[in-house]
Amino acid sequence: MKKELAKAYDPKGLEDRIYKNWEEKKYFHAEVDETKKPFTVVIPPPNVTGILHMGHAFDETVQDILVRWKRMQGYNTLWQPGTDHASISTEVRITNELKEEGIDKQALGREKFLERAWAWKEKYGGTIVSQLKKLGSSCDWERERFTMDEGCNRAVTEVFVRLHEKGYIYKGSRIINWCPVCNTSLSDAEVEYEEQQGHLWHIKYPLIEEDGSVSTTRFVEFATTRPETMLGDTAVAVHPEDDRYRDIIGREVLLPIVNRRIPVVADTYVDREFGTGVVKITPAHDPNDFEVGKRHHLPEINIMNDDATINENGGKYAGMERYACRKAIVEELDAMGLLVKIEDYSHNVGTHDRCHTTVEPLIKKQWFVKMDELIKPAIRAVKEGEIRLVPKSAEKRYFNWTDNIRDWCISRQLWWGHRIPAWTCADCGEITVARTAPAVCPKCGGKQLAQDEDVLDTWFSSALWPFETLGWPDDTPDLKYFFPTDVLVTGWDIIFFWVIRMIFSSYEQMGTYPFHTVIFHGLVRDAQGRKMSKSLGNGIDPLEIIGQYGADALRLTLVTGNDMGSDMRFYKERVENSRNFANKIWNASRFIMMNLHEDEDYYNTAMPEGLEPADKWILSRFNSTVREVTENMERYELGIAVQKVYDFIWDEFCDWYIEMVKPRLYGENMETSRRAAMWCLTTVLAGSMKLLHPYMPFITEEIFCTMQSAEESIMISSWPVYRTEWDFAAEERQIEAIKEAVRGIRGIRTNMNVAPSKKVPIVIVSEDKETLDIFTTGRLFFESLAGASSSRCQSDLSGVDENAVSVPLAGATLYIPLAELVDTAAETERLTKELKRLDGELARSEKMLTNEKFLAGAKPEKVEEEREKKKKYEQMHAQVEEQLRRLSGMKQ
RNA sequence: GGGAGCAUAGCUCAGCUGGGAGAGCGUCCGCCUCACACGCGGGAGGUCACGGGUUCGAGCCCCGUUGCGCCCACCA
Repeated sequence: MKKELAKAYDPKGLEDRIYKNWEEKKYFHAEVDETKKPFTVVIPPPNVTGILHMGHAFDETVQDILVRWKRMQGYNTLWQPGTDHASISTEVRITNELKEEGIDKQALGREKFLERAWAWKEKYGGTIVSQLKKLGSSCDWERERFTMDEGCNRAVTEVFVRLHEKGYIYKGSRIINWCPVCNTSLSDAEVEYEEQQGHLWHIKYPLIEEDGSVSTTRFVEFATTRPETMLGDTAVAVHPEDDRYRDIIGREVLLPIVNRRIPVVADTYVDREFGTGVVKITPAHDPNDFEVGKRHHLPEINIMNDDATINENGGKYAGMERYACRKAIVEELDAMGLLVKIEDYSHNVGTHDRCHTTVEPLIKKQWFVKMDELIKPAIRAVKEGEIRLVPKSAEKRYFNWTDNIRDWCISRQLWWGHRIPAWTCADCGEITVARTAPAVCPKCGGKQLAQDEDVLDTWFSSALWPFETLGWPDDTPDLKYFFPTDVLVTGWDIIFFWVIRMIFSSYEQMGTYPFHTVIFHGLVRDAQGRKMSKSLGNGIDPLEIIGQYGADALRLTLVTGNDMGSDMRFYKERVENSRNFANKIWNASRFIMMNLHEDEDYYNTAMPEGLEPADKWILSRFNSTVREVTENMERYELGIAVQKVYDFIWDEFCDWYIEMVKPRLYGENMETSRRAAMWCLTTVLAGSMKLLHPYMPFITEEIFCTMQSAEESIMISSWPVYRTEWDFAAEERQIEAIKEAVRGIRGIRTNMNVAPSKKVPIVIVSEDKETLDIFTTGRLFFESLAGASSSRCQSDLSGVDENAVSVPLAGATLYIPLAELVDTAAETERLTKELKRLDGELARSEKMLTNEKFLAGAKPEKVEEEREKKKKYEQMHAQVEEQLRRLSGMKQ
């Protein structure tokens, strides 16, 4: 039965059909199998309510490439999928949805809210998963997990309790970042600094005289960007060695409006150079001031409610919104004559990375994870190379963070998430941390126990992802076999949120690191290099691209033309090129299959007799490609690897080999030759499809399965390996020489404006027997590829038209009798230019070869190579000179 | 303020350990050559940011300058 591909490449339908088949055949599913080595990757779980964006598409593509490649290499691969509950962002979206319905979250209550959230998760949670499938992701969907499912819940509780037992988790009062809109605390990593235009208000407080009266003449002046916080001032500070203020240290100033007397303290935190060298100290509303306050035992006066309105400590400003209060206070100070001036000032303001609300530093009781001990193994892992970061430059960022680690604030004042397993006794106030709700207070026996209202930071559960998804805290066979995982692929943006936390969590709980390699990739940007964002509306929907060009084209685009570590610009023209490539291989395959006779199937058959030089050349080139692609993939240089396949298929296989072989497919009485060519065509095509499969899984599957019947899927076929018996160096040189001659003839034809349909006779002259032999074997190619009507190879100029145009080749000269068409002046110019180029090359070669240091220092093969080059240049130089002589002869 | 990085063809970018400057897109010329016009063939276009240095030899190594974004910290 003759096999055929559809007439035109159309990814629509084809991709869905193939994916469905893969799923049905359970190729993605992995089971423990002690006879095979595992290769495990865990997906960075996308937000459960998210929709697929280019960042995901890139991330998943890279993972899928690695997983598919390893699977073909014979590993028992598991790509563990799942989604993240994404505490804050999910809660914000549900709250907004409620708001639109006129429902207040607080009025609804926790229980109803969570019901709603779960319903939401059920409704939208599948979207991202189905979108990942469109990309071709070979995840083991049977193992899909969710960071808030029952197993993850147990894991989270277990880890919390264990860390608490070891004293790593504590509840403490600290200045934390507070989002007044989301109404929750934030970790440092969730705060994003934005440059904002603001003002610097210069204010003065009157000094208290020795006799206790308020001075009307002496003031301390300072500047602030947040005047409203003065309500909570409990000191002003100066530098201890600042001569300007030495005399007032220890005295008091009057805090206006509030009329509180507050001390002048000396602290080295103050920068003498900045402003007046005086700082107001508000311990409850600034992290630095908090530290100063601790050192000087200053009271901490909290003046703000959780929604950033002023509380009762603000006196008459109580109830006012923070910015309204700022305005009012400035006006009042101005009226009192205490406002010195207002300057424009641009400074960085901390904002919540989810909602971009300006965060308010507040003192709060929160749960923290003590980091100083936990982080040590995470530092060691990278330092000692047990975990390799790709690219290596990621290490700097990594250590920058680990070296300046601060305790991790893990409590969030939200409802959607893992509730903190801590209970407070209503009678004695004792806090009990336990795996299950205690019946009575272990301290006083009280029966009134209330669970902590807060939930944990989303990243607390994702930090356990590599082992909780494999069954931990149970000691499952999966965990034993698939853990530790191998490679983690993720963007730069979550190196601190997630990667480091997985590393120390895994080491602490499992005693081993969660993976041996982390691959960081850049951001996908728009054509102008801007971040894709909803507000700019410049995002490109991967699904739209898939619909238009196919997932294969999208995947190829994402990994080509950029190294992975850096950001990339994404635009449709690049996808079009990928689609064109898909179309190219589709048509090349179609051509090959068209030429297969009934029941002909060369797949995995022994090399037949009668391979010609071109056949050996393409096999040899394919062989090199296999080696180069594999080497680059081992280095995770996916872009370089696939570029090699691309170049090989398009340039060498399609544009040269297929064209070279065509006459042998149609010719009479050359069955042996035809079969040899067909064997090479199918062998190289099948091999190339394998090399390409991790990158373009769908089209390669379709071609592979249509062409041969021995194997049911390319997914589970074996990765090509380099074979020494396919290494044909001599044939490679031979075909390269012929290609050069073909290009030479074509060039002359174009230059001379010879009609493409016009055939011309050619003669190749060389005194070297070996060279002549090479070109003799190329005679047919000159006819089929360069429009030669006939070709002769000979050792002298006998019978060569005096006025023929000539082309210099390596060790030979090619003559075309086109004298009547020659534009002598133009040809002279061309040859003179060529002569000049050769002069330059010769000079360089000469210089190197007479250089003793080069001869002594360089590798022997380099020197030999240079000698060969010089020889070639000398020959060509002589030929061009000869041509010029002939040309000048023609003129006369 | 600290750190790491980037500056290569009109545009977007490759170029691994130093030894003849590349791709895609665009552009120009010629082709509907029986797999493919989503194609084929042939061109044009670069003092590899600037200035020094090391080297027989530097886009690649070292120092400095300029320009551009990034990460971290954050000064009231």
